Amino acid sequence: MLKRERQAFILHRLNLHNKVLSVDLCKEIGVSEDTIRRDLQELSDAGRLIKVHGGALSMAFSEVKFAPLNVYSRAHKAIIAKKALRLIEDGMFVLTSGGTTILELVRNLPMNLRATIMTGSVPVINACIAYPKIDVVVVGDKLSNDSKLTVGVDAVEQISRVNAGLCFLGTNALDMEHGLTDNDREVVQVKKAMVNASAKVVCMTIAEKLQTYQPMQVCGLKKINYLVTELDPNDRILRPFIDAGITVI
Amino acid sequence: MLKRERQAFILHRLNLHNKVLSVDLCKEIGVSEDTIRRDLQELSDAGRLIKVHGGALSMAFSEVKFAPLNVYSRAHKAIIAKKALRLIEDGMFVLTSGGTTILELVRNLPMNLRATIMTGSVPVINACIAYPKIDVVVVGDKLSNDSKLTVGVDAVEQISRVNAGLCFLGTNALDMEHGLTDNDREVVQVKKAMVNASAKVVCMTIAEKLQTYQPMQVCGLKKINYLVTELDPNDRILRPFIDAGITVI
DNA sequence: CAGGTTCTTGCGTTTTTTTGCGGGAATTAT
DNA sequence: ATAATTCCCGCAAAAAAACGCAAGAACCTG
Repeated sequence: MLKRERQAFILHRLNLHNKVLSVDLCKEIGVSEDTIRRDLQELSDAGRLIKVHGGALSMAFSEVKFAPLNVYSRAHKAIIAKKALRLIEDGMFVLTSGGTTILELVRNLPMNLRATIMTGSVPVINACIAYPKIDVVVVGDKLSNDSKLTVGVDAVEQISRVNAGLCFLGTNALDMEHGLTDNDREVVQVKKAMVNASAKVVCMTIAEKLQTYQPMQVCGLKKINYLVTELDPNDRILRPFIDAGITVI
Repeated sequence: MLKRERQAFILHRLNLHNKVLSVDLCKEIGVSEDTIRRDLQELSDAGRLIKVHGGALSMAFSEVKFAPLNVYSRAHKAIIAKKALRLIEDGMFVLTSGGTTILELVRNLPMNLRATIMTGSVPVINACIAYPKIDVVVVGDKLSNDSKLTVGVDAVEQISRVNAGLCFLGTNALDMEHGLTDNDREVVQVKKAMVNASAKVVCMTIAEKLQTYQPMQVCGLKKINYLVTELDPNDRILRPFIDAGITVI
């Protein structure tokens, strides 16, 4: 097998699997590891792949999954935020959990919106301060270091005393069987309280979290009124949720 | 699984759920905990995540950027803060109001101090988040736009339920006749509650505000245990307060 | 075609990287 | 306070990479 052929083969392999191991290649092609290594080196120099210890990764892999920690999901979240905004009416009392998706929502609020936002999320509170016509109600209790969210019985009690029109929940995982699930016990308690205190519940999530689940349940699918993702509402991934009676935006 | 792959997987997981446990990861990927820990360390060094005991947190979450606002007589307040620090003992439960002097105090806390800080001031909460060993308890209620402090009956009620060892009050005005006074009705209610809920009360103020007064009284001089100013404790301006039984620092 | 040059490849050796493990320190939970 | 985790450090083994070298193939050139 010619050198050129070999390298073409490697690239082809990479396109298929996004990853190759030098060991596999040298067995498969029947040349020494050094040769493979030299090939990978050359291809890497030419910018056709990313050489790593043990093999190589495709360019696409590195670009998508490594570089844009911010851009990647951030753009999606901005789309979600803009869609969700339509649900907020003037003068509404809104409950929100924490999370980056919710934060994006708050950052996209129209400046002239009048509303009361009740939340225990410190980043959300910070973001709300910028809006002159938004009344902020802080949920007080112990601040969870992990989630920057107040949690505890006091928080639950305060939430249970209100009647909110809308509740925006940042979503950790959502699937048909387990409903809305999360991994932090205390956060789950707070979210549960929020669901119970609200007339309508809105789940906001990037599509990637759909059909995944976490150890603890916040609520079943029945309690969820709206689902907002970055996808087109007609996307087939969303079909099961529509069938379950959720309004998908 | 290649190292790079693993790290990409971790970051991806972090993007989705904002938090990962090393224990979960090592089970899921099938490598030792040390390896995961080393991965987390590397990613942390590269600034891609925040490493914490037991796992890691997503970056996007902690982007709490506070502007270095121009504080009036900041230098003086820093002096006051450093003096006041001496009053905080390890493991203490501390109540604080808001204000730039208090904020300066919090920013000067030693990194290894273990304490619980209860406050309704949003800037103080933001500052506290930086300290890993500080437990933050948020006082919840309506957020006053002016003072970035939670106020209201709920706030007062929550405060009245605790027994703090120390209470730091930012001072608006202090004089012999009227005691500690302020100009915001709702803030006064909260401060009153704090005074009543604490074993010792510390007033922190720049000397400029001494011997001035405001319309509403928080408490009389008798309730104040410590007075911290930027002046030397022997300064004659402070004499009347010492004579009134206050410990001047 | 002879001779020289360049390219390619594999081999042995040395270096680097990666990984798991043990034990003690530090931290957290009970 | 005590127990259980988690972390950190150094070590060692295994795997992979880098390096130099040399044999052979291909290629050019007069």
